[in-house]
Amino acid sequence: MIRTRIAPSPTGQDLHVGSIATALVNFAWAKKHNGQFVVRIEDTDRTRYVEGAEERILNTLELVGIIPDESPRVGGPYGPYRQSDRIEIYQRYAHELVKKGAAYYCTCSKERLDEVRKKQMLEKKPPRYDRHCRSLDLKYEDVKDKSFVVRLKIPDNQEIVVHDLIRGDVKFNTNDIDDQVLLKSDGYPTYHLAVVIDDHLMKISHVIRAEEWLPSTPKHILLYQAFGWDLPQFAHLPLLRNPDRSKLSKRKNPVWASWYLEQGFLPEVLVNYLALMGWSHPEQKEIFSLDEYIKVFDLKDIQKTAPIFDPVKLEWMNGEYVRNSQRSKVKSQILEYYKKYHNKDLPEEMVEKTLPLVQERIKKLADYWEYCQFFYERPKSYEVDLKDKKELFKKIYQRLKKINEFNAFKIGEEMMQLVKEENLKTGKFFMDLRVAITGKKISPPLNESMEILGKGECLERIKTLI
RNA sequence: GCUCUCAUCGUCUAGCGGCCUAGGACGACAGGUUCUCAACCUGUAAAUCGCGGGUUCGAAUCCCGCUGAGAGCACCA
Repeated sequence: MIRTRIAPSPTGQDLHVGSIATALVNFAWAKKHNGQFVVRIEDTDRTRYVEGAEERILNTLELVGIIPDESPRVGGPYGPYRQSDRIEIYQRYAHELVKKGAAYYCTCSKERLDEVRKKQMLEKKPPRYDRHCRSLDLKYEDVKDKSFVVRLKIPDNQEIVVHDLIRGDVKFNTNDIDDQVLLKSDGYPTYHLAVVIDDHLMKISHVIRAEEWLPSTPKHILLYQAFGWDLPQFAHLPLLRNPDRSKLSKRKNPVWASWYLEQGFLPEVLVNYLALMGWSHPEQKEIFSLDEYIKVFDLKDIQKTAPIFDPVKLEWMNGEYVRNSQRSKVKSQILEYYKKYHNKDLPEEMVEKTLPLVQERIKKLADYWEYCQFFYERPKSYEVDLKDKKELFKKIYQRLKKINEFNAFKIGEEMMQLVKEENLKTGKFFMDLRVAITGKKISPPLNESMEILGKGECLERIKTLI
């Protein structure tokens, strides 16, 4: 039985796009093999805990269609799925490890550790715990009233081989590994202890995570061995990068899913695009659904190279989705989007009327407002100065006024006639009219827009310029 | 500093020893269409496959070295 997982930490605003990419692979791999995908919240760092982050992470996953079989929200047979609810489990195992002789209590103060590290740095040695407490063989009775941590006994000069499904065998030497803290002095487990215990207890078959974890995998293997547990399969995914090739970070790029959603990127596009980071469709397709992805996905097709996250192609793809979707679907997406992210209740009929004019122009849903704002409110300012155009607008006003059937065709006919009679430059003329009506140089097709606005409104707008 | 990983157009990638004078997508540029912007169509530029050695009849593809880039080395995950 294949079981995969992602283990996000509620330490940011929302789900990181890199986490979505990882979630996607885990989800696809599990679903492809009729397995389960679980979400576990790793909230053992109380200092970085962000209120509400867990909620948002779970919501976002659901929104993009990555539905967990087990999670803190839906529960499951191996819960609880929030690490802060599992503290006793980790403590029990930590103490057990000490009893077994695989770990030890350490009472070194932060100050002493800092000092040791400083000294090693000066001697140009790698900063490593000096194993001061390792030989002391402290018993629980010795430390229970003090501040203590539990450390793993890392064996000397032993080769650890990580069998990585993507990278092949990767060898490490235990001499390069520090005696890891497993249980912190606040009683919380470190990541290393918690993942190993949870992955084992939750029967995770494939640990698929970002490449940054590869160097800590030997520590985990040592822990599995200390417990006497079977190893899961490991696969380390390429890391998403900033344009400067460093690890994708919030300092240099928007990284939160919520940011992209607020911009009006569609959840399914986020997923489609992220799927293409480090992987490509066997038929070279760019646009495909999550279901199709699951069908054709294979772990062995994942690239080793870390890709740069490029929002330009993401925009193109979003436009592609918007253009090629059913109009009614886009309409409800727009309605929903503006309500959710801009607190705007757009009148459905107006969206329905205007959408045909702009559907093929929209990339992000936020673009709709850029193009269509003038349908909802009169322009407050104009991109081009129209002050010396009063005479022209007077003529336009009169022309428009006498149109009986105020439709796009009629408007065009009248305006062209005016252009001819006055011997005007067509392009310039329509630009002025466009700005007068919409306030902008760029807008949806003018005649159609005017038809939607209606004769009265168009006349009003021009009147203000006369 | 130490350990590990990676290396094809600007970007995402195809490529698993001959089909490659390296293909696709985004982007860029030019043209067509057009009252703007898009969309659409046509076309162009863009990788001496990081460099240097091997192996082989034959290498982007296999091996080694170098270089470059990245990640990790916490009582953070």
